[in-house]
Amino acid sequence: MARLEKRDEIARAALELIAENGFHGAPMAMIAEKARVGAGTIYRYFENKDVLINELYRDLEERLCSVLMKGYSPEKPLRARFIHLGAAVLRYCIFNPLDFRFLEQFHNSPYGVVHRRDKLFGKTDQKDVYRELFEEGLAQQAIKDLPMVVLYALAFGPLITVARDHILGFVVLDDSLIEHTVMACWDGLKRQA
Amino acid sequence: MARLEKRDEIARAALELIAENGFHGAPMAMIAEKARVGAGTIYRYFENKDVLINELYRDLEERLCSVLMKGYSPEKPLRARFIHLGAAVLRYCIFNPLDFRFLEQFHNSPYGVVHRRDKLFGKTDQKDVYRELFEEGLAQQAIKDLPMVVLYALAFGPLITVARDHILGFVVLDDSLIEHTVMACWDGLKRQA
DNA sequence: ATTACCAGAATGAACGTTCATTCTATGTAT
DNA sequence: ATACATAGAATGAACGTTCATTCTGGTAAT
Repeated sequence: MARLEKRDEIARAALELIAENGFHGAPMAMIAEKARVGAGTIYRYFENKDVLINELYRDLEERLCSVLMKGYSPEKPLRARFIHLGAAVLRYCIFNPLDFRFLEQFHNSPYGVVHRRDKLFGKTDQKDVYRELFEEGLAQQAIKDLPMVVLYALAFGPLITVARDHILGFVVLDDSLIEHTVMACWDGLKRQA
Repeated sequence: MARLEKRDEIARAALELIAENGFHGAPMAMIAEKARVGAGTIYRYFENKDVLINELYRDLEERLCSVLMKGYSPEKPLRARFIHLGAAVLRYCIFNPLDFRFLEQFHNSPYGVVHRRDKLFGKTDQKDVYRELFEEGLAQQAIKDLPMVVLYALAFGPLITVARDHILGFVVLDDSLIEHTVMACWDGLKRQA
């Protein structure tokens, strides 16, 4: 059963290198060295580099999703739910900077574009907690009547930007600042009185 | 005098390829082919690929800045000025998708991080119209009392996200939607009543 | 004749991937 | 208990390709 352990070593090494140096700064040889295995060994666990990267992403998405849903209660008011989710996302990114940097690399690459297209236009119809939240908000006229994509942008755009800036050391996000940032995002989304 | 023309051909070809395929999808040989010059010729105009990329960026930043300032009047109210700038940024990105894609590639690379660090912490102290706007807004308590970096994130995060989504075809931004998106960003920034 | 310039072949470094070989752990025979 | 046999995991040198950069030979202008 050391098999899973070794797979994990390789995955961790790859994630770390890609997060720090980008896809092209993480050659297979370097991943192998960091994972303390032979270069060829990687191919016993992952068909090729593309597959490795996509599996890293899937694992990560799953982890992030489970964190988001922890303590999420669909009965609470819209705003409270939004702030719960936003703060959770931000906290996850800040405390798992390698994960965040990897996600960014992924999203800013052809892999990410394909993935996002699939997500937006059917294909994978896994229920998306954010989408549900927005649809509910639209229905009860609590948030602005804008296309779903724009709502996503208003919610996530600032969060991703500040998360990056925190990790790069351009700002220090403490609990209070996280809260206030997410509340500001909500102000952007909600219908103004 | 064809010298400048040829430099321009090379620059345009490089920008186009990098915008479409990323830094690693734009080998020098391909740039040369697209510019209809020999591979070695590029090195008569740019010392190496790094220099080429950085000069592309400087040129682009200058162009964008001049577009932003066109029709900008510092006498108008804060909100009107913010919306003018935001809409101008968004329109530029949409109508110059290659420029936008290049900027994204740049910002999501080590080049961009260095550049941003210099910009935030002294080094280059060129006056920044957005910074001035935010400082004025803070002074007259019109916008939220948050760190400058967070204000940037609230203003630009959504704009960059929707610009990318428009270019990828995930949404169609017309004049009205541009306006409403920028107004929503302002709602995020401004102090709520 | 001399100079300036250029195209494209040449170069060497670095990459992802393959594969012949070595190692290891477990089963079998004595 | 010990010696041997074997399946399959692990290895890293080697391959083919691709890249940025340099070199070379030739063309056009003066």
